[in-house]
Order: sequence, then C-alpha cells, then structure tokens
Amino acid sequence: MSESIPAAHHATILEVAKEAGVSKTSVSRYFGDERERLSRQMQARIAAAAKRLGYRPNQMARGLKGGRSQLIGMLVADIRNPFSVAVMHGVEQACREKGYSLLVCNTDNDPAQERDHLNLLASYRIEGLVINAAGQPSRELRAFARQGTPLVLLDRLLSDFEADVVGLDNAQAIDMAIDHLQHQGYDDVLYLSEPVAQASSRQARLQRFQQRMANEPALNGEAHSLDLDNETQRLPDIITAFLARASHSAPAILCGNGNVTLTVAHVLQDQRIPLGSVGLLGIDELEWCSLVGPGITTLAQPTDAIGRAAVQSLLQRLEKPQRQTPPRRTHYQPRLTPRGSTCRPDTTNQCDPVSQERP
Amino acid sequence: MSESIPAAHHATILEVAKEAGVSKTSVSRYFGDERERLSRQMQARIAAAAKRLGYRPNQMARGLKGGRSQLIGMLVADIRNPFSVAVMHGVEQACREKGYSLLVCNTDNDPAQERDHLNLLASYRIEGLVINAAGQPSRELRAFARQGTPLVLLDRLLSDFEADVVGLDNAQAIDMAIDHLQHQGYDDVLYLSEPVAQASSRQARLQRFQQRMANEPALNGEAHSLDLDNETQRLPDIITAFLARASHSAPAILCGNGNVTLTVAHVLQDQRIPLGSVGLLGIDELEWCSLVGPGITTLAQPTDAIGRAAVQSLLQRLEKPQRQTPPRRTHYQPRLTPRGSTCRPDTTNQCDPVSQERP
DNA sequence: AACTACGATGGGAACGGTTCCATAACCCTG
DNA sequence: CAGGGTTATGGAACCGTTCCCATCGTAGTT
Repeated sequence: MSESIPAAHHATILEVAKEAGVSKTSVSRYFGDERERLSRQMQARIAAAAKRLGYRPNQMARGLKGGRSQLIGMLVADIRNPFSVAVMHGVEQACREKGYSLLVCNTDNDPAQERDHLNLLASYRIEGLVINAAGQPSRELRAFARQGTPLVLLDRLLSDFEADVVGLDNAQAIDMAIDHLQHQGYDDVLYLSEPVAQASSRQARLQRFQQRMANEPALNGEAHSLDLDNETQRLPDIITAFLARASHSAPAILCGNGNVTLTVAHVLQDQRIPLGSVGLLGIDELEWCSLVGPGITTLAQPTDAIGRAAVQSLLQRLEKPQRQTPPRRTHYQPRLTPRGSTCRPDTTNQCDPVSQERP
Repeated sequence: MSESIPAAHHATILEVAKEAGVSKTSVSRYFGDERERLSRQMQARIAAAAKRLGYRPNQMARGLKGGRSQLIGMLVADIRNPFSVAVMHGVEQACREKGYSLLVCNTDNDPAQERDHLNLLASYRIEGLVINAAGQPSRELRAFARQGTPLVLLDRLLSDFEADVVGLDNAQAIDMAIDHLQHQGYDDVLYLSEPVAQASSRQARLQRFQQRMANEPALNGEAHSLDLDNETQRLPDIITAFLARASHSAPAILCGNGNVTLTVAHVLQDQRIPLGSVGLLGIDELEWCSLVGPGITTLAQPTDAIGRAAVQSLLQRLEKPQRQTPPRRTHYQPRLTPRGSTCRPDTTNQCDPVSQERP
C-alpha cells in the first residue's frame, strides 16, 4: 500500500546473481561474449533467473566501464530530404549488422543546432560520426577530429578539414547529364543549384558543368545558384529569361538536386510549360518523378550503398586507430533513368514518353 | 614515441578538478544545475580548466548514477514514409526543447526488428517511448508498459494494450473526404487501403467509410485493402473492374494513405486515365501532389502537431508517474487541399484545376 | 563572547556493469 | 603422488558521475 513504486524499476545484475545464487561476474559473463565459459547448469540457472526478473543489461553502465558505447552518431542537414533519409536507412542497416546503434540528429541546416547536436553526441561518447552538414567545420567538429573519433563526411567535404568522404562521383554525374541532354538534341542548358558555398558537392557539380560548357562548342550553358528557402521568387524570372534567350534553340534545365527539381517542376507547371519541349533532368531520384507530366528524367544516387560505405569506412578506422591513414574518398556512379522530360516532342526521337518502369 | 594513444581520450571530471585545483564535486555542480551555488571565482576557474581540457560531461556516467538517461525512444514502422519523417521531425523538436534526445529506430515493418529495437531501447534506459509499430503488441513492448515506462502510440493503437494515443481523427477525415467528393459531383467511391489488420487507424477509416456508404443512398461505395509490397499487381484489375461497374456514374477513388495514393497514381497513369474524370483524393499530403496532372486533392495530417503532442503526452506522465491515469487519446483534424483531381471535367464546376498554392 | 545559520566547498559512497586476478577442483603427465 | 595446466567460479577494483553528509569560515543574533 504505502510502497511507493519507483517510476520504473529495472533489475540489476546483482539481483539476478542473487536470484540465481551465483556471483555477478558469472551473470556478466553470461550476457557478455563469454557464455561458453560457463557450465551448462550455470547457464540454465542464470537464464531462468534473468527471465524471472525481466533483466536487461544496462547499456549505460556497460559503456561506462569499457568505454564502448556501441553508438554511432549521424548528423543530417535536412531530415525531410528524401535523399538524406535514404542514406540514413543504409547507415542504420549497416550499423545494426555490425552491432552498433545509430543516434540520428537533424540540424535543419542550422549551424547552432549542429553544434548543439555535436555536443550531445560527444556526451554520449559515440564511437563514430557520419556527418552531412552545412557550412564550415565547427569548433565542436574539430574537437571530434582532434580527439580521434572516426569521422565520415557524407556527400559534401569540408574545406580545410581532413576526413573520409563518401558520395557521388559529381563530375561523372554532370557528364552523364550533359551527354544525355545532348544526345536527346538539347543544345542550350540551364544549370540550377542551391547555394554552392554550403556544400562541396554543389561546387564540384557546378564546376564540372562550366568546364564542360567551355569545352563543348555545340552547347550553350548558363548556371545559377539560389537559396530555395528565401529566393524562390527569383526562379520564374531566371527561367523565363533563359527561355527567351534560348528561343531559337532547344533548351533544357538541369537541376542540381532533388529540391531544385521539385521547385523547378512547380515553376514550369505554373507557367504552363510542357516538359520535354523544355528538357528537364534532375539529380536525385524521387518516387514521384515518373508521375509528373511525361515523367522527369533523373540521375539516381545509390543511396543505400553510400550509407553502407560510410559505416564501413568508420568501422575500418575504428579497428585500427592509426590516425596516419590518409583520408579516403569513395565516389559512386549515378544511374540514369530516361523519361519523357528529356524527349523533345518535335523530333522523331524514338523515346517512349511513358516508361514502363513498374513491374 | 612509445606512448600508445588510446583511441579517443576524453577528459574526466576528476582531471578538470585537478586542473582547476578544486574538488570534483564542485565541477559536477558547475555542469549540473547548481552553478549558482558556486562563487564567481570558482566558476571562472572551472570554466577555464574545462575549456583547456575540452571537457564534456559523460552522459553515460550521468545516466548511470541518476537513473535519468535523458533519452526518448521512437519506433518508426517505415522511415521512408514521408509522413513518418514529418512526425519524427515534430517529435525531435519537442524533445530538444525539453532537454531530451531522441533515439530513433526503424523497423521496416518487421516484427523481429521491432523486438530487437525494443530491447535495444530498453538497454539504453529510455525514459519514454513513441511508437508507431505494426501488428500485435510484442512481449518486449508489454515489458515496457508493465515496468512503467511512459508510452505513446502514434497513429495506430494496439489491440488489448492500454496507452496514450495521438493521431488523426479518422472518422472526421473520412467524412471530409466523402463530403468533398459528393460536393464535387462524384457518386461512386472506391476506397483503397493497406491491410487493415496491421493498424487500427486503417480499420477506423475503413469502418467509417462503410458506415457512411450505408447511410448515403445517393452514393455507391466499394472498398478494398491490399498489401502494396506483394499485391500491387491486383490493383489495376480492381480499378478496372470498379470503373467498368461505375461506367454510368461519376467514379472517384479515395486513398487511405500516402503510399496508396502513390501507387494508385502510377496505375492511373499507366492506364492513361486522366485525373478528374476519375476523382482522386488521398489522405496524407505529399510535396508532389500538386505536380501530378491537374494536382491531387489531399487531406493533410498536422504531422508536426502530432509529433509534439506525443512528446507532451510522454512528459506529462513522466512528471507524475501515477499509472492510474487512464489512457488519453488526442485526435487531430485533417486539412483539405482541393486540387484538380477532384474536379469533374464535364461539369460547370468552378474549380480551378491549377491551384496557385505556392507563394 | 558564545551560539546559530548559512553559504561555499570537499570527501566518499553509490550507480550497474566489466575485467583482472585469485582460488578451488579437476585431469594429465612423468 | 608431486607438479603443471585447464576449467569453472568468485572477489574486488574501477569506469565517470551524482549526491548525501561533513567541514569550515563568517556574519548575524542575543
């Protein structure tokens, strides 16, 4: 009656030991990796006692002594970006397979939140960090690096900061995009990107685009980068101006990532511009791309592979903490899915606007 | 030279104390909530020492002693579902504001993973659990409940399991959908759902649909539920049969959630059925809905509010652990966004197929 | 001037595990 | 049967905190 039940009582290893009539060392061994060192009989007694008490080892205490938290941290710039989620899915799977758990933090592209979350992750003594963050490396991030925690940068590398990087082969992606557009008969390309200052991958893509354009006399190129959150209203003007300039030719728009593709698709819709007459090709595959108009051609990133590679890279460094190893870069090839949005209507091109992608 | 640097050395509270020339108790006070109990001078010395050593409190040790992990767990059935992510975003924000961190686990709708993850969360001594899981309540989940951890069910409640629930007002949602379809002149409605056995919200929606259909002589109704992963091929037949039967009337399809909407949109596209001639209304708002054809009408769930409400519910129970309090149910109203997919082309209805949603 | 109250500080015992080392029983070998 | 090696088990120290309790000035009270 008067017994005030504590909010949530968890059985301890000592209670299990007492219940089973053995020492707590044995119980520890049972739940650790040394079960085979115990006699059959003892194993049975411990198992029974643990079950009776509903015992679960306390990971906090466990991590305290050994210093191994079994935790991998992940910092995501924008959790609502499907690309991030897809990669995160791969990361989580890989972690699970290796016996680690994943602590995910979303920064909403906010450096303050990024720093807060890094402090948080540090306080949980994560053993590795997968980071896909904005802007400059923060003091907190440098602290991780200095102190020896394995780090992997996702998609974007940071200036003046050495760490493994996993991401897309950006030059290859731009090449594939341009080649495809050219092959489809487009000769005037508008490249649209989010602000390049925040992410090296954006820089790499933009740079390759400009380089290619300089080398292809048959193509006209133009590039803009803009902040989708605050400058969306500039987009219609940019597109209108581009189309006016390119009226004599076959214009196409190349979108630097999924967010851009979404926004551009909205603008084209508002302006009643049919897809295909103006080519549209987006980097990042999105589940709805085949649904819009004749379908939007995309370059898909192998998100799952990227996520898994990130974890693998982490674990490799975790096993042999020789920080001498130079940073590794892993770059994946994109996959092109041609759809109607890069099929010019006025040609006899034999592309099928409605692709039969779904089984 | 011969000094083997441990993988990652973290300063401890004792080292800081020594460096500052004070006791570890004082350092503990400084980093706890008792900073004001320390003299200005001492605060300064500790701050300086901590900074010099790059000290970060060890949350593991902290949680061990106080029993407070400051961790909230969240179990998500499908992390790749945008609805789940949106809710998760709200949950995370709310947690952060209250000083908790969020440990998210994705089950991929797999009961085995669900149980694994529950064990994991238990081992981290999470103080509360937000769960959006499939099927029956597992033994592990019951263990949480029995042992007093506050729980909130998201969207779907579990049979024979008492806990707070936060989600959509499903009856209201179906009512709004049907009313809208009826008002737009549709009189024959096909309701499509994922398997109802797995989620109470699906049951509730289906039930309300059938109830409404029974009470509306002017409307014809038909409902199917199917497993999108394994039975997609059934969908074209279902839709074809429905349209054949409803050839004399004005047919519309009501999709029970975002996944269904996506799949149905694909089928309609494959069959070259224009949206609007067959009405289409989906529960769950998705960023691309306005892009497909004349736009897909949706009922949006207030995902952010749902996530925050879940956390609030948790914290409330956390503060006063009187488990006598009966389960609370919080249900939110959906928001209807009419678009072209519920605008019949052969009527003089004054709906604007291309909505001007974007600023 | 002795007594109390209080504010600032430190010492040390938990917290729930892991792990090193000791012990006891047993089997083998010469 | 003494010596040496296993194997199964337990004792106790330790991991980095928090928190209870003790100590010690110092100011306020009578």
